[in-house]
Amino acid sequence: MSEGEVRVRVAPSPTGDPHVGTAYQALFNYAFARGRGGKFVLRIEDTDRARSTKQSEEAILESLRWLGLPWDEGPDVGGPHGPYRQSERSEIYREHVNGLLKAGHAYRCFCTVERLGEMRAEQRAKGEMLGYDRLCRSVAAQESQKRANSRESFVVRMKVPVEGHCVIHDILHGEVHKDWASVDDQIILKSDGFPTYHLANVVDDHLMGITHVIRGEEWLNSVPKHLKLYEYFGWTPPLFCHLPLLRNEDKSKLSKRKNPTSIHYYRRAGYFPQALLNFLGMMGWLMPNGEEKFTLEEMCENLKLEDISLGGPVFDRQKLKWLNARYIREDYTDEALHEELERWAINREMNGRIVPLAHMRLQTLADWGYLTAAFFADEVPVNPEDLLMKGKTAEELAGIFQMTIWKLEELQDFSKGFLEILFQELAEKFEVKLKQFTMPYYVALSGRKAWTPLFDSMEVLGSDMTRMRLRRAIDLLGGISGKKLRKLENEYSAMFD
RNA sequence: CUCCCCAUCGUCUAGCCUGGUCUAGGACACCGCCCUUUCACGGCGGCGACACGGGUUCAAAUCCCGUUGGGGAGGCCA
Repeated sequence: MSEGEVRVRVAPSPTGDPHVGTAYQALFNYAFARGRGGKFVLRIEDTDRARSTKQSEEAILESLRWLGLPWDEGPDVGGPHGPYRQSERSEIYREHVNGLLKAGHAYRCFCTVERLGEMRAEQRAKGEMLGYDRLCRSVAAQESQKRANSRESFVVRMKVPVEGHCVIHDILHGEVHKDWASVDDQIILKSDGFPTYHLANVVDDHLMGITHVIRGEEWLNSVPKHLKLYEYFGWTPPLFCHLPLLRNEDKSKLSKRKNPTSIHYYRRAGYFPQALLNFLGMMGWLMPNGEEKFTLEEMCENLKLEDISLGGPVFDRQKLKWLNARYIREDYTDEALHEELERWAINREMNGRIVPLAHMRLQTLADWGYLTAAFFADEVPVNPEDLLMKGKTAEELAGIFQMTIWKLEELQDFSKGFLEILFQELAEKFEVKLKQFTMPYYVALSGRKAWTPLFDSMEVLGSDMTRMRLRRAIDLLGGISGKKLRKLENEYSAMFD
């Protein structure tokens, strides 16, 4: 690593679907690194052992590859600062935590989750600041050691100043001031021995020689903790640049409830990676010449972090669609588009999956187009009046669809067999015969009352497209209010836990 | 509730740093007209914003303060 070389990273957490927000962060990091002749590192932050999955990690890597954002160092390609998967760096974190413990910059906390919960409830009731009350700070070193030796469960917290003032320098936000009193003693090592984000991120960014931390604004509040850790370790912190958060139509942080957020969805829905990238690049930034259609290369050449605007951009799918259309019109001959369609879905492989489902349902070959159209579509036209389940109101059906989506999100293997088992379970729970239960799903997923067999078809459609269409069906049924949603979540956990 | 961030058309944004050239420019969406066997594309036009209130100044979208609004964070999630 030569002096002055730019090194940036994207550090996704492999929990769930590959998120467009990850792509957004990756894009700006990548473009900045490329434009400055630097290196772009991919690091997997899988310290949450309960939620991280290998499957999700693979999906993220695959999605970034599809988008055309290759990394110079990462878990798959290796590099001089590996391993690039945090779950494989436990030893490194443990050493650093021990160093902090020894130097008195951190301490063991033996408080139970129950006590912490009560404490928070009390603070909330009193309208106080929410945060750890530092009870265990006063546990003497000897006693702390003794309790740890006797295998009492503990976490490690960093010491944060009780008073004073912290100044953050951010490339986009300038100076940000924060009182230490508004920051509590953050847990840096969990009781399972894994570090939390704060510790792992600081240690890794330093060890991996990261020069610029470009990430979402949601992290701005925790920079003081990070700075304090850099100070404790005696390291020079990197430069920080906090990007605005992508937003839903109602300006809240982009979420899968209100928008398709999975990169897989956009791929399945027939968007070009270069168009999606271009669109994300347009969120908060514009080419100096004002041109809205630009290549990744052009973005790399022209991106200046200081030019990014701070207002949270709404992810407007309509404009994405328009942009994608420009790519189709301007960058493809008929011949090239034909090839692109084949690459997408109009191919032997796809037909091979559908033919067995359609076979007995075709009276003539010409029935094919109408019968299978839903497999080659983004949204399908649904008549809300056809969205009915015997014995259930529209509102109840919306709730059932929502719980189905949650179940599908948990499904490890989106294939016919598992789907069948799942739907049998659902039908039973809601006390509806399977046949009656599945009926509205045909409508929601295909726009038709009669279609190819449901579970096979869902498998072909894929998890993301299936969930998107169910979500749209919920909207068609009148949507689910926030209050109703919370109630639903409770019912859901009561029903399935 | 506490802290932090943000604030130009419905949306993405230009302009703001270096006040005057801004009766605020472009794009998406919407509406109308033209092109056209339909639609789409394309062309032309329309609708449409400096959140509000104070300052500073000869002059403020641009600088300062306050208010309001929005967002984020406050997890043994990241």
